[in-house]
Amino acid sequence: MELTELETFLKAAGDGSRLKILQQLTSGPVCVCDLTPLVGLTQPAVSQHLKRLKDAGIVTGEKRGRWTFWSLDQLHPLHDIMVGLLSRVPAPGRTVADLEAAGEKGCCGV
Amino acid sequence: MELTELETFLKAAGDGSRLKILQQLTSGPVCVCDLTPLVGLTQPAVSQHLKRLKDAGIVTGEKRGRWTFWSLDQLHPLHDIMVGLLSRVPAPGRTVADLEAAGEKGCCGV
DNA sequence: ATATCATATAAGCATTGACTTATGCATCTG
DNA sequence: CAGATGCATAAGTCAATGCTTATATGATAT
Repeated sequence: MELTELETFLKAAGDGSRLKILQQLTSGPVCVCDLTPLVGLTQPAVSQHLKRLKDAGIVTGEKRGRWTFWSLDQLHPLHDIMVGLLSRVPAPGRTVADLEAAGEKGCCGV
Repeated sequence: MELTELETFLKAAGDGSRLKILQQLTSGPVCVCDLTPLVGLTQPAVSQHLKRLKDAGIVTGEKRGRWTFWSLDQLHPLHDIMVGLLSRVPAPGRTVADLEAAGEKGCCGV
């Protein structure tokens, strides 16, 4: 692995909002509209973060109907390390699962 | 470990010049004047990178005479992970050891 | 077909970041 | 002591980043 590749990975992961997104993705695929309330940003902001993560090869997006479901890309050479790092951080206040448990149905109804 | 702490770590490590510095530090303490030719920047630039790394708790500097010797801080909670990441990257073209082997004595004469 | 919904992209703006040169401050050396 | 050396800090510049609002695209629903 080249130094610039490691740099790209670290730069992409080194952002609070993106870390929140990645943390949520460790629980499985999520669509943008479910991530938006989680990170407290507008939808375009979340999409841009996802693009950054995608360009770094950390996540992949699968279009299904109207929605794009984002997941951690398990093929990334540092995937396991990323998951390991995220596991050290306490779960966020409100995960997508929490929102659903509270009756606040996710936008994509999954 | 809090999310912001992880973010600080990733931001500090997510820079090519700083990665080169960290890579060199895995071989032991080095002074600024030896790092400067290695990263190809001016001395103030290197000092500023070191400050950034120090503020993140990744490195420590020990003043000895005229020189400051910088090392990886083994007390950092992510020290081992950092070393693991750096080990994935091929060694730079010219390490401090190489410079010395070529007869180019380090500035601090160590 | 028309409207709606989920998402992506574009443009603009404020902030941060990474450098440079210039300078200050210790510490050694002659 | 005077000068040189190693390093840190200050100030200024330019590019990159993270947001916003506005808009385009494409799929679904009516």
